[in-house]
Amino acid sequence: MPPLKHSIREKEDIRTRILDTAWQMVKDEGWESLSIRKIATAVNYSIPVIYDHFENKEAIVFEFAKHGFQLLTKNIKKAVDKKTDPAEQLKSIADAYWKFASKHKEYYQLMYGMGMAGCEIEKCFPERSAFREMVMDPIKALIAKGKNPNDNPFMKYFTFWSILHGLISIRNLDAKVSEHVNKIVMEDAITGFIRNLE
Amino acid sequence: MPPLKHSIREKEDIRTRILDTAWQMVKDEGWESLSIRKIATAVNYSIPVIYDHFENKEAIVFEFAKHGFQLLTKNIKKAVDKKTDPAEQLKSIADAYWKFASKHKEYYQLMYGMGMAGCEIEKCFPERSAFREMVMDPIKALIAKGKNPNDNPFMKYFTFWSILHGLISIRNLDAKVSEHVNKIVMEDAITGFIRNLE
DNA sequence: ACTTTTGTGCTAACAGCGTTAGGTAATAGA
DNA sequence: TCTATTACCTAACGCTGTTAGCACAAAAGT
Repeated sequence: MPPLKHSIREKEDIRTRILDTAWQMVKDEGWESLSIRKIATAVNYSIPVIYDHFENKEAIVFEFAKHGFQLLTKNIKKAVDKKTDPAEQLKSIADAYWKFASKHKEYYQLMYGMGMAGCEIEKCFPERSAFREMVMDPIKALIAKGKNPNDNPFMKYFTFWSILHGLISIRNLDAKVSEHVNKIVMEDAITGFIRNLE
Repeated sequence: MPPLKHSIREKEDIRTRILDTAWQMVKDEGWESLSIRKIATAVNYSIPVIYDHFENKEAIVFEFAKHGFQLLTKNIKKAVDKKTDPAEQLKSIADAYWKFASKHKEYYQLMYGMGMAGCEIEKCFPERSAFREMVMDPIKALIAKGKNPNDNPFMKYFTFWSILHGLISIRNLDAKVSEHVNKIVMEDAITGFIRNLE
């Protein structure tokens, strides 16, 4: 049995294996049934070994939240860069946000649905500021060109985000609403939002 | 010690005491820390007694969800009845919905934030249909009078609700946004929504 | 070569959870 | 008086997250 000192490589390997295994479990059975004990069994170690790599369960979950915000940010960035016209950029952002929430339901649920408890948000997830900036930039541009130059960009950003989040979380709540209808409603709402800015 | 047969009155008294106690615990410490064991201790009974009155923990929680939907429905009804003009009715509804979510955060979190698990929604909470009807009626009226008579009322209802829910749940997420700002944004968004209908 | 330290991983436990099986004691009806 | 019913409890099962403490092998120090 191997008390050969682990190289940094090997230590990180275990860490990665823990995260990969946990993520698989989340995708298979949802967040609710994720447990340290099951992870330990799955990676073939005893429970305390998990605690050598993560302070507690929340730290594991937090790691996934970070991944989620990074992925979302990356997608939004790509969406913005695809267009130059601010109105088009907003539509593109909405589209990317919607796609992200549809494709990565587990991430979305974690990021915005589960408290992410003690972490009062902005400090531990700098990506959220990046997101805000990426959305606010085209909004500011539209306000500047539009006929209501006194509109508050932050409030408009807040509205924009709320529309998206509301649609998505109600879709995930109400099985009755199909993905397709949801998308149409989203596009309609965003179009209206943009029209009100111009 | 009292194996005097309980009257129906007395049985219901215990049930009520369980619910009252549990509700107090939720308001004091949140849903997370609500536990059958603590309820039992608080009402001065052993654990199995709780199970004489409720099938399981979910049944207790479900009871609160019912209360929540009933209260919301009552408030919305009152809000509609206060006005006759459909546009005014919609504003009034939005206001009542927003007030409900602010005043009864625990209810709102339970009703729309926590899975309410197996219960795929409409069947066990008929109030949700009532809510939908109360919102859709003025929307239909506006569409009929407006210049887009082909607008789909259900989709518009869905949009209306999403805006409200999005604003509320993001406010509860992001401590940075004040109640006041939130309300302003809400009114702005709803005004825009109504304008698009007319 | 011998001891000591370090590192690795384990077993076993604590405290909490929801839930249930099974028992005790007192009253009500025969 | 004997039995059935009622009210209620203790104790357990199996599941959580978390931690104390031990065993043992490799490496380092002497």
